[in-house]
Formats: sequence, structure tokens, C-alpha cells
Amino acid sequence: MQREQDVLTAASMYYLQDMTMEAIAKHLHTSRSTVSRLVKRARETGVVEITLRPPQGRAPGLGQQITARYGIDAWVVPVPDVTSQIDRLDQVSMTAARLLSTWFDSEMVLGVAWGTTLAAVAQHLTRKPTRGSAVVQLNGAANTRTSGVHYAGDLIAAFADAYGAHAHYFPVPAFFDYAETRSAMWRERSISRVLDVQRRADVALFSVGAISGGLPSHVYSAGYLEPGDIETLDAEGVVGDVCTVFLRADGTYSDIALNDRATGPTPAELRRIPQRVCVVAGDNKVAPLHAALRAGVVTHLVIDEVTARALVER
Amino acid sequence: MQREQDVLTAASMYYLQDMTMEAIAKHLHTSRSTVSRLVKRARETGVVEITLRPPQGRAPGLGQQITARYGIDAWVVPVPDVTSQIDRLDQVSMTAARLLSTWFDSEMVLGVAWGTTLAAVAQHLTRKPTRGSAVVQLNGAANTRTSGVHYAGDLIAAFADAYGAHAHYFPVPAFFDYAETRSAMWRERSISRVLDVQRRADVALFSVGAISGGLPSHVYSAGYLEPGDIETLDAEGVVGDVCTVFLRADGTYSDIALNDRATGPTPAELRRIPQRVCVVAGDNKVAPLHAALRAGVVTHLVIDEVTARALVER
DNA sequence: CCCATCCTTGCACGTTTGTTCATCCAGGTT
DNA sequence: AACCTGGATGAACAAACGTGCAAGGATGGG
Repeated sequence: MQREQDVLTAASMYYLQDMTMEAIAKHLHTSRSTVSRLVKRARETGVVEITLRPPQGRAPGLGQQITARYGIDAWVVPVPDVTSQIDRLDQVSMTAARLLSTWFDSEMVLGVAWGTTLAAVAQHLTRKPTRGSAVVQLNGAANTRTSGVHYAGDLIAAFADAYGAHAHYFPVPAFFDYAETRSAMWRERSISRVLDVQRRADVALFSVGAISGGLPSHVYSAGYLEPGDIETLDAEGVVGDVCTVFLRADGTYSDIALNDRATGPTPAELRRIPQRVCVVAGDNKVAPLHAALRAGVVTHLVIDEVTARALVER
Repeated sequence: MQREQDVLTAASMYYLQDMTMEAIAKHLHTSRSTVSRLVKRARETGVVEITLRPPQGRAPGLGQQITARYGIDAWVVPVPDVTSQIDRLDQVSMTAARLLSTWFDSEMVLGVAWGTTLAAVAQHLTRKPTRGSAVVQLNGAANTRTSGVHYAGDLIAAFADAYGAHAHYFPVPAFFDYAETRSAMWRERSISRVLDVQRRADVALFSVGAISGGLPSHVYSAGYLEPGDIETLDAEGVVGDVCTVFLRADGTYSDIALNDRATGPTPAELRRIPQRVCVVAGDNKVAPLHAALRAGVVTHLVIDEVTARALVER
């Protein structure tokens, strides 16, 4: 295909030689418009990669405050204070998608949770061709009540597609109805193979679920839980979840009944993954995020400015 | 400095969130112009890094032909056929500078030769902050007849400055008048320290010198050699040089009298550096480039399209 | 305290870029 | 063969961008 070659040529002349698109068009014997499209395609297909490197450690911005307090890498996404929750989610997820593509590379395994936030990230993924990499679903979601782009399978497929990675699905419900079923399934070879891949993950990508307020968290609204379950959670002091594992405000999670039936990795298991990226947008997520930080499951945080401020002022 | 923070914010909003400069200006309470300048500054200071990755191995372009024939990584810089030698040098050196900043990083040592081509590259360097890195001059050039930006010392300083690297100068002439002086100097601790750094280099950057035609090569025009020397070189079948070591068309270089007095690393020594980047622009360099390729001193070639075509058609 | 100098800012302008739309072409279908 | 369909193309327009310029503000030396 001559097209691929032209994409590379146009990108090289535009980004490496600072030529104007008009000049490039003349060289390629085509129109400016086409060159504009070639360059766009170069960005979209990952021929061009744009990386941001925060100047080392200084600057007492919000990000540094969070870094200092929690010992994690924080990326604060600037958004106007007035931005709606939806717009904030959009900005944060786009930023997270771009950052992720600078972190993920060949021969790596990416573990992905699912939910509203992750679906938003998936929409903004930039392509980056890699080899020998894989994407693995971190927690179950097979359920008849969800479908479309929010369906976990499509979400995993979107990540795998963007990176040319192998996809590993996790065909179990978000929560089992009986803990014994989980133990039984975990022994099945088809399932334990996926669990093995999860354990080999180099990067985990997830958000936190809030029990209440703001945009509804899929875990609570998608019909996985019965009304009785939610009351029980409240009574146990649960403030939110990470990968379908519920946490109390202090980051603990043992002796919460539902967790025995959950399918996602516990914080202890999650912590074995070296890089753990948490994407957060929305005020109502401050409490569960704080719990997640206490549980030590986050190494890299991508968060909108407003929520970040709420976090440090807490 | 609030400025650094703003540069990062603007870059993030512009490159990661695809916001328009006008919107960013509103958020930062400043004008579009300032945002434009902030973004520019982000590029110039290395906060933003733009990388091109050629789609793996396919596409039968000129680059692939060279790669296939010589087993090296070739980057062909597209230039109109009509471009003057000077413009070609400009395009190639800009491309080389940008590529180099994607290859070089913290804790690395960069060996740099000098000459017209390298001076051109130095002019286009993009900043990239690194730590623990060093730039070392590969061959001598101390000489009263050169000065200004072409002076080797300034050249090394420009590279070191761009990367925040430590600079190691090599205060010897390009050629000694007596081979014994060289042996004597090589034993001096101040000199052998530099030679040690050279041997630790991870990346070497150099061009090839042509004996005749086109833009004059510094080695021949700057007064390092006597008229008699040049006649002798001709008689010995020399077609050019790499780091002041002269090569015959077949890539051999032993028994060439001048080489005993030269200060640059021989091809054998050069080959110990893992990545060896050769920057070439200008038709008259085809012959010496071919010799350099035969000598196996090149692993990465940055070359303009016209010269590349001349090379493969050779 | 004043002045010279350097650096920064916003405006205005011209240039460069993204995108819509009508058109065209290739490939496959009836 | 005629027809449809999806994708590519260039013209034209509107949006976005870069930069020279003059004004404003800080800095440091007298």
C-alpha cells in the first residue's frame, strides 16, 4: 500500500522537518486536504506518538501535593471549575487514554476493569502497535442486563484492538450468587488460565466505584446486586469498590459478606501488579478513592482538578 | 515559578485533551498568544516529546531497500529533487536532531564527532532533560584556524546543553604532526580519561567526510592538512573519512600514513559503541558513505532522499 | 530615586490547518 | 450493462494558530 508510505512521509515532513502541509502536498503531488488527512491518520494509527514528561518533581501544584501525601504518581487534569461531571469524565478519560499509550508497550500485559469510567477511556484510546502484548479482563461482568459499548467484552476488545494485543475475556458474572460457585469455577482450567494472565499483568487500569451520588456506578445500577445487598453494604460501612471488591473508608475489606462472592482481584492481589493506574472523575468518588489509596492499590492516579482539590482538602 | 506549571498545564490541555488554545487561554486567564507561546515552550524545553515510529519493516521504500541491503536502520528524509545541497543538509540535520532526542536518554553517553554536518545538527537540537548523561567529543579539533559555532567545543557544548549532560572535551588537534606525539599524549591521564569516556559511549553521532566536491569538508578545508598530505591520500585510494580516520572505497584503512596521526576512533574502535548514527546529506558523500558502510561503522543512517537514491543505484 | 534594559503581554494581522460538501472512482451486485 | 456503495479527493470556507509590534512591568545599576 502506497498509503502507509505516504502517511509516514507526511508525518516525517510535518513533525520532524517542520514543513507546512502545503509544501508537503506539493512534494507528494496531492492537495493540502489530503496531507491534513495523512497527518491525522499518522496520529490515529500511532505512527506519531506525543508524550508529555512533567518536569522532574518540582512545582507545588496539586499533583505534587498528592504525590507528597500519598507517595504515588498523580496526574491532575486541568478542567474549569464549572465543568459538568460528564465533561470532566471526558477530559480525564481522554488524558488517561493518552498517558496509557505512553506507558504500555510490547511484551506487556494490561489488566482492565470495567465500568462507566473505563468505557469512557476506551472511547479515547489512541492506536499504538505493539507485539507480544495482551489485555486481560480483571473482573467478571457477564450479565444479560448490560450490552453495547458498555459491555465489558467490547471494552476489552477496544483496548486489545488499539494496541494490537491479545484479548483475554473473563466470562463470569460480576458477583456470584453463591461463594461455593466461585470456588468451583476458580478450579476450572478455562478460568484459572485467565487468573494466571491477570497475575502476570504489568499494568492494571481501573477506577473506583462510589456507592452514591453523581453518575451511577455500573456495579450498583446494572442489576448485579439486590436491594438487600446494598443495605447490607451500608451497614458494613462500605464507601465504594475497586474491581468489584468493596472497601470501607479506612481501606479495609475483610469480613464484608459480598466480597466472598466478588470476582475481581482483592487489593492484596492487585498490589502484586507493578503499575496500578486509577482513573477518577467526579466529586462523589472522593470517599472511595481515599479508601483505595489507604488500601495501597494505586500507584498512578489520573484525576480531574476539581476532584483532586476535594481530595487534598479532605 | 508559576511559569513551569503553566507550560505543563497548557501542554496537557493541548496535546492530551485536544483543547483549543482559546479554551486553554480562558482557563489560565490569559490570551491565546500566550498559550501559543506556552505550548511552543513546552516543545522547545522537552516537556512535550514527539516521536515517529516507522510501521514495522514493511513498505518497500528506499529506507527498506537500504535496510535490506546493508542490514542497518535507515531513515530516508524526503526532500524535493530540486533542493539545494544546503537545504538538504538543513532538512536532514533537523530530522537527525529530532530522532536523536528520541534515542538518547538518562544515564547514557553520547559520542559526537564534528564538522559541517554535525554543526548543522547542533543547530536543530531539541531540548530533552536527562540525568546522569554525558556528551564526549570523539576526535580532536583544537586549532587556531577555526572558531564560532563550527568550533568543536561549542558543538559539544550545544549537545550537552540540550540534554543537560556533562561535556567531555578532547583538547587535541585533529591530526598530530608526529605520530609519537600522539602516543605520548594518549598516555597522559587527562587525555586517557576522555578516551575512557569515549569507550563507554552508548551512541555515536558522526557523518562522513568526502575528499572532493559539494560543500567542503572541514577536515580538508580547515587547514589541518598540508597540500602534500592530500596528494598522498589520493595516491592511497582514499575516498573519505569517518571521525578523521581515512577510508578506501572498500572500507579498509590500514597502511594509510595519515591515520597514524589521526585522533578519532578507528572503525574497529568505533564498532564497540552499540548505536552508531551516521548523518549524511549531499551527493558527493555517496562514495565515502559506501566505504563507511563496508567498514561496518554505521548502525543507524539518516540520509536525504536524493543521496539515498544515489546510494542504492550505485 | 531614576533610568536603561530586558522580558513578558495582548492585539492584530496573515498564514496555516481542519472539515464540509460535491464529485469521482473502484469493486461488487443485480 | 446499469446500478449501487463505500471510500478517496480537491475546492472552498471557517476555525485555529504563529508572530511582529508596541505597550507595560520587572530588574538592577547608577
